[in-house]
Amino acid sequence: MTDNPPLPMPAPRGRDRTATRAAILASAKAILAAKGFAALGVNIVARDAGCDKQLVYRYFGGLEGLVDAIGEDLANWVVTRIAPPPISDNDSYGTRLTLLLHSYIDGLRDDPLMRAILAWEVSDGSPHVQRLTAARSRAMGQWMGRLRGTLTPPTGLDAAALNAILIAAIQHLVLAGGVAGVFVGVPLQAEADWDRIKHMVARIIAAMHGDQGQSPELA
Amino acid sequence: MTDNPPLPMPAPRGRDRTATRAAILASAKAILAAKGFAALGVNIVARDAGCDKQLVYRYFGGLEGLVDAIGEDLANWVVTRIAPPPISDNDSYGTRLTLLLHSYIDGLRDDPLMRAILAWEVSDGSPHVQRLTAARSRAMGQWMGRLRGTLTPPTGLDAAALNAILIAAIQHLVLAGGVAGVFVGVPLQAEADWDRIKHMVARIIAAMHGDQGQSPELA
DNA sequence: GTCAGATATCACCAGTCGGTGACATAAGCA
DNA sequence: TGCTTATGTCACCGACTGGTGATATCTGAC
Repeated sequence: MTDNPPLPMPAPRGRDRTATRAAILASAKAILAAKGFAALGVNIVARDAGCDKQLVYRYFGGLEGLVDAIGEDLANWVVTRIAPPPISDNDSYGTRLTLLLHSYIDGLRDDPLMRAILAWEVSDGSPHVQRLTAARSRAMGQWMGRLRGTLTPPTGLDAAALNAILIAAIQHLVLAGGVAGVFVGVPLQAEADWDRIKHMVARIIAAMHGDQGQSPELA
Repeated sequence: MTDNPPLPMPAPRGRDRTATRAAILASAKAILAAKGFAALGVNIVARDAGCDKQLVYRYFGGLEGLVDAIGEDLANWVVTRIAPPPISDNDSYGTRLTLLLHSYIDGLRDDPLMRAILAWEVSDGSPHVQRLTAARSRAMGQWMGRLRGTLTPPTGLDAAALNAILIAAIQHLVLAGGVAGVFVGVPLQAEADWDRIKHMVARIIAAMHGDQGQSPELA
């Protein structure tokens, strides 16, 4: 939680605004990741950070500002947590999209904070959650931008709708897998379970993208 | 919420256990649908039902029993809310699956109670929510059973994984559409927005099941 | 030294929550 | 009539929440 590893100074440890602020923010993210958005509150965050809750109001302006601060941190999340797929110039658009979504599955699976935020997004429409959603969506859009711009999707295909479906499916499956470990009878725990999902995602993309020119009878 | 429009009888209305029980259950479902699972509680339900919260404990054994009672009611939901797709004996498996999922989209879209339960499922892993999930899943499985058994999916296709992906996508898109009205840039409000999603679902199913000749106009 | 301002802590508020025991009132039966 | 039982009501508890004003304590500049 609290991280001040190199502190050789004999200073009495307290009275450090930036350190306290960082500790509060870290506690907020840890609680959100561990207990979920329902448990996130001023009192519990201050308690976990080991400081008075008054400081939460002073440094963040209450829960709203705290959530906004988490949203700002989120901009770095995608680039740090989701490993960039190994892109090759020879890759087709479909191949790149497949790598991208497979990386997204892996990234979401081992990031409880991101899962908590996703669950929050679909459960609450309050303004600060909307801002959080906007921040997350923006970060993800930038990451996705690596794909777009280099290659263009095949014409005659509603790529936006297909992407929305695949991303929505991934997010929902990761959420359901984390909570129940299963979804409509399909297990979602072992690595093999997710390989099964990844394989199907790849097949869908291949069918919708790759075989566009090769198998026109599909269209 | 509370419904007693025709009150001609001079009788004092109270002292009716089954009526009170029904009023409490109705209030619980209404609150869950309107305010979400975070707002569902003994106090607010009793207040809305116009009775003392003690009765909630007496008749349902607290919130857990109340949620379980909602789960039991859920068994009827699917058959009453989701219109059965117009199945024809000439339909292919893919065509039937498409009709089924399109009906599922429509059914979820205009049922706030079901959306609230879906959001609850992915946000909370507590035991009573798991029981609720089990009840909902069981009801949905029966409904899906109309498809299975009559026709068999093509061999060489992981139909379970494909169904999981499509159902997960639909549920997530409906949730996101209800909360934010948009998902990764794709609007999800107007009927045309959902036709776009439906069309893409149909294309995916057609491509994966290989029955391109069935729905030529969809391509 | 002294003093201003930043930092942190304490004490308290009103409100809600889930939960429970005691009490009132009605209906049905002897 | 009285008695039992079911139904409904009231008052209260401890714990927690978000929020705020007053106060203590430390730091750094003068």
